[in-house]
Order: sequence, then structure tokens, then C-alpha cells
Amino acid sequence: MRAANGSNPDAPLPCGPMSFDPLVILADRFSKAIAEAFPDAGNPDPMVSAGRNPKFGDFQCNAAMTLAKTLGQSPRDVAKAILAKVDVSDIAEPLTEASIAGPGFINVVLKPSSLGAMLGTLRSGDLGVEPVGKGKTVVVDLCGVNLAKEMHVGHLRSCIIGDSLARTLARVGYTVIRQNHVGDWGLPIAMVTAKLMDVAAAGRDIAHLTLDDLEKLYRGAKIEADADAKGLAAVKRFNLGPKASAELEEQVAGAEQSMAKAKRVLLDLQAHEPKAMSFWQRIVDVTMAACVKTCARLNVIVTTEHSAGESSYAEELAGLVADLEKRGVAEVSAGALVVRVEGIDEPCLVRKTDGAYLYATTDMAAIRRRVQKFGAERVIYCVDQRQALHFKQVFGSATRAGYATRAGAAGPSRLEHAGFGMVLGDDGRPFKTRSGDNVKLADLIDEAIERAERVVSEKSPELSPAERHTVAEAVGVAAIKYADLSSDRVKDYVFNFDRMLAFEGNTGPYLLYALVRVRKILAKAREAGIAGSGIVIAAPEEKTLALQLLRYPGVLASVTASLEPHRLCTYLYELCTSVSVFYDKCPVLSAPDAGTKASRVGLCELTERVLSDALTVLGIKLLDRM
RNA sequence: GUCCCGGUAGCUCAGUUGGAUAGAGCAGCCGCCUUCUAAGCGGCAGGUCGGGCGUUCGAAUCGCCCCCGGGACGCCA
Repeated sequence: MRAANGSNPDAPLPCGPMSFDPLVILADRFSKAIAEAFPDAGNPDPMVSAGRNPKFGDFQCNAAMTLAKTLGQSPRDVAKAILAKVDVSDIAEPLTEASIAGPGFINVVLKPSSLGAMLGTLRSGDLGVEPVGKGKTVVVDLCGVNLAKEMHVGHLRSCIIGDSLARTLARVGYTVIRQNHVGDWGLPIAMVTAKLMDVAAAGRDIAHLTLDDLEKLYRGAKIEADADAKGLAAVKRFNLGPKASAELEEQVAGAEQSMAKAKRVLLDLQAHEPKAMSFWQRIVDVTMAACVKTCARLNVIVTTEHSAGESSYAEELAGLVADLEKRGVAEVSAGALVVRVEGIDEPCLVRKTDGAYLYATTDMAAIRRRVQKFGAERVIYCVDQRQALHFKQVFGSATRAGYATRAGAAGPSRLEHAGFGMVLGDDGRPFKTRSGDNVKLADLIDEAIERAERVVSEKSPELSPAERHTVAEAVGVAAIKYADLSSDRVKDYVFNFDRMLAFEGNTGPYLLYALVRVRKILAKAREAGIAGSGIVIAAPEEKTLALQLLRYPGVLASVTASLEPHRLCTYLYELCTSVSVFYDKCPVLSAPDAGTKASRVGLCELTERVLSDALTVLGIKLLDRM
């Protein structure tokens, strides 16, 4: 198990299945050493991490200080005792007292030969990615569009982050089911349907209906609904004299008529009355066609087969609520039906006083379907952080009701809200157009591509116009997506075209640039007939790059657990920086000797694979040239 | 009012399980293309980690109090 044979670089590493990851190997070695040196210390964390500073070595073990506290010994003595027991001679430079630094840090420097062997292991397999999701199903709730509304910045993050999470989970082996919880039911939709029926009745052609037309109808309906509500409020307050309110009353009367009609249409829809349904279906078709198109432009995998609208749960709600009532999970409170969950003060409303169901009711039905019908062990909601309390209530209620538990499962599935912050403008307020409207995603993408195209034309005039456009599409979208993915999900983030499309520094295009440069080297190597060989690490820039590559599986695992894609972004940026330095300092095709050439081509091949893999997981399209 | 989330360089952000001198990018200044794409690389400068107290060998990180900003709080979705 622990046989030291580091002298032979071609021999397989003397470790278990995770033998490519030095972090895992070292943690294991130190863990055993600590157990031998201090048998009574329990099984403490070996606290091995990558070195914070290259001058302190590649890895460090920080266990001595913590251990010293519990043992009442001096940290340096503890470190010495660990050193006496630890055996890393097969992969690292010999550890001596000089390896102990400061209060008791133990610094480890890997042997170049073992680094090469680890890279070989990484390369021969699936980049070291552990299929932790194999045989498991996860549902990812993303996108969340509404009928009769263009996609706007409010959908941007749900699509981009949700898509990346779905890709990450699929990458580690999960069976991923994407669900677009379309807002396609209820009074607002009935209002638009009623309006559309009016338009058609007035003889207007609706064969070429656009989403823009629908959105106008929606706005009109919303204004009337607001007028209706305001009118009622005004009447209730008694403080408007009949004379002063004459005009208002007229408006309100019109609004009341429309609302009455909308409510009739709602009943028709609920009864699946064919005429109302045909108009509703028209709205669905127009909206979803636009949604799917926009998602495709963003390289976000959402198609109509992922649609699971609120309407699809409508028939289940009465039964679900009856079940909750029958089993005493829900109780009547002030006329409404609520579910109370321990630890949450606010009860979860599942039925209004007037008998209608709510958002939470539909979400409970969705959880039941996703867990019990689809068999999800994890259900992930990529939805606005402001809905945190709502999901806390719904998760608690569904779990209490047993809907979150698969048949025969020991415990409930993991229900996770991967919430995200708002998209802000430069003024720190929600990102809007100058006129105060939501920014349409289609316009946002257009602008990013336009800006990218200007830069591509300037930097790469040798490309054909068609290719420039293809590159601009990939670069512009990469810029938007990386900007969104690269900061902590739960925080608000400031949207700024100039920054994300400056194409310098920490941006999506920088990552693509690194990939393109490596791919160019590989293309030229193929032309020259230079094949990649086993990797021999010699130059410091090669070593830095190698250490970064070895981190990849661990980073992927941490995103799988935390649902935080920005960790992968930070890693990718650091990796690309290492690639750039390597590119600068280590010529590949004009390396001094054939052996170095072949080794560096091998290193480029592995780098290309990791870069491509990681960018794909982020949902960024790959390029050969830019 | 109650609860949740934030506050790190001029700006935008990272910061792993509490670890060594708090890091990037942009903006500013100075260098590097006859050589695999300079959308790059190197250097300089820039900090009361919102404030205070505490926990300890060690705190941006944990605890308590306060300040500022945002959000959510039963009949919308």
C-alpha cells in the first residue's frame, strides 16, 4: 500500500483510485501519520491544503497547531512527531526539520517525477472526475419564464446559473432533469387570454401574433387590473367625493368589466373549455418559441420538453390539499388553509379563504412529482434569492407531508434553493433601460455580440466576415455568462458591458483566448507530426500549470456540493493565468529538444482537455480561433 | 417591528476547514512582440477587511453589540 517506488517514473502510483490528486494522497498519508504518532487524539482532520504561497512549498499540513492545543504540547514538537511517522518519500521531496515553518506548518514539495506520473493518471482516465452522481437523479428548476412576457434580465441568472449547475451535475454522473416552471396559469394569464379573444373578435389577424403583441396585451390587462384594485381601495377609503372621483369611476367601471371577463375566462380555462384553451395554447406557443430561441442563443439547454408549467399541476392541487387536510398536515387558520413547520414562524398558505390555491400549493405538487414520480434525490431551485423564505416554507411543508421522500427511501431527498442576487446597474439599483423598463434578454445578447464583433474585426481582421460573426457570438455570450457566473451567486452583481466586454483580465473572452492559443499549438503540432508523450515536468511554469490541472476534479466536486459555479470560474481563471505564463515562457514547437517538445505537446493536450471540459460545464461555447 | 443576506484597494470582485506578508481584474504609471495569436506577460503604486469588544498560538473568517445598504415577512406569483 505504501511501498515507496518513486524512483521509477513509469511505475503506477502506489495509491488508491484517487491517486491523481496529490491533495487526497497527502491528506491520507498525514492522517495515518497522526494516528500513529497520537493514537489517542481521535481521528483529527489532517488539514492538508494547497500551498498559499509557492515559496512555502506545494502543499502544507496545518494539523500540528490544532493538535498541540488539544494535547497541551508545543506545536513544533507535534509537527516533529508527525514528521517522524509520515512517509511521502515516493511522491515528495524528503521532509526534514526545515520543512517545519512558523508555528508548526509542515511544507511539502512534490517530486517532479511523481507530478508527471499523476498527470499521466489524470490523462489516461476521465480527467480524474469522480462519478458521484452515478445512478442518481437530480431535478434542476431553471429559467421560469411567464407567458406573454419577453425574457428579461430577471431570467438571465436563473438560466445561466441553472444551466451551469445542471451541466456540472451531469458531468459528475447524475441523471439531470431540467424543469422550466413556466408561469402559464392563473388570473394574469386569463386576463391576457381574454384580451386576445377580444382582439380576435374585433376581427384582427392573430395568425402572425408576436410575443411583443402579447406583451402589450399583458401590460394593458395589468393596468386595468391595477385600476380595478385602486378603484376598490379608493371606494373603501371613502375620502373621494362623488364629483372628484367621477373620472376615476369611469375607468374603474371599464376595468371592472374586463376583470369580470377575465375571471370568466379563468373558469373556462380551468374547465378546459376548447375555445379559451385554443387561445391560451396560442399564447403558450408564441411565448415558448421565443424562450427556446433566446436560451439557444445563450447556449442554455432549455427546450419545450423541459417545460413543466403551473398549468400542468392544476389538476393535482385539489387532491393534494385534500390529502394534507385529511392527514392533519394542514389546518384552517383565519379562513385559509395553512401548513405549519417547526422552526419556521410564518405558516405556509396552501389555500385562500376563497378556496383558490397558491404559488406554494403548486410548488408542493412540483416537489411531489419531482421526487416521487421522477425519483429525484436532489431537487435544485435556481430562483431569485428573495424567494428564500417561500422555499424554506415549501420545502418544510413538503417534507412534513412526506412528498419529498421517495418510496422506500430512508429519508427525504435534498431540496435546495440555489438562490441568486439581483442584477444591478452602475447606479447600484436594479438594472433597467433608461425608460425604466426591464432589459430584454434578446437586446442584451444583441448588444454583446455587436460589441464583440467590433473587437473581433479589429483584433482578427484576417478572419472571414462569416467567421468573425461566429466568433463574436461565442465571445459576446461568453462574456455575459462568465460575468454572471464568476461572482458569488447569492450576492447582487453589477452588470456592466464595458467591463465584461473589455476582453482583458478576468473575463470570459480571456478564458477562450487561453483555449484558442493552446489549440493552435496542438494544430501546428499535428501538422508537424509531433505527437504528445508522457509529461516530464522541468520548468517552474510547467510545474505551476501541472499543479493547477491536478486540482480540477476537486473543484468540480466542490461545485457539485456547494452549487456555486463561481468556484469553477475562479479556478479556471487561475488555470488560464498559468496557461498564459507557460505560453509565454515555455516554447512548445520550438523547444530545445525533441523530448521537451513531445512532453510539452502532451501537457498542452491535457490542458486543452481540462479547459474544454470546464468551459463546457460553465456553458461556454468553445472556439478554435478568435 | 421580526427575520434573512450583504459591507474587503478609486471601481468590480475572490479569499477553501480559523493559518504564514489579505489576493485578482479594471482604472493610473513603467517595461516586453523578427519567434506557437500582445484579447497576452512582467513591474510600480494602491487596505482601519463597516466600527467596537471578545474567543486563541493565530480572526476578513467564529461569538456578542452597534452602524450602513438590500430583501422578505398568510390570502400575488
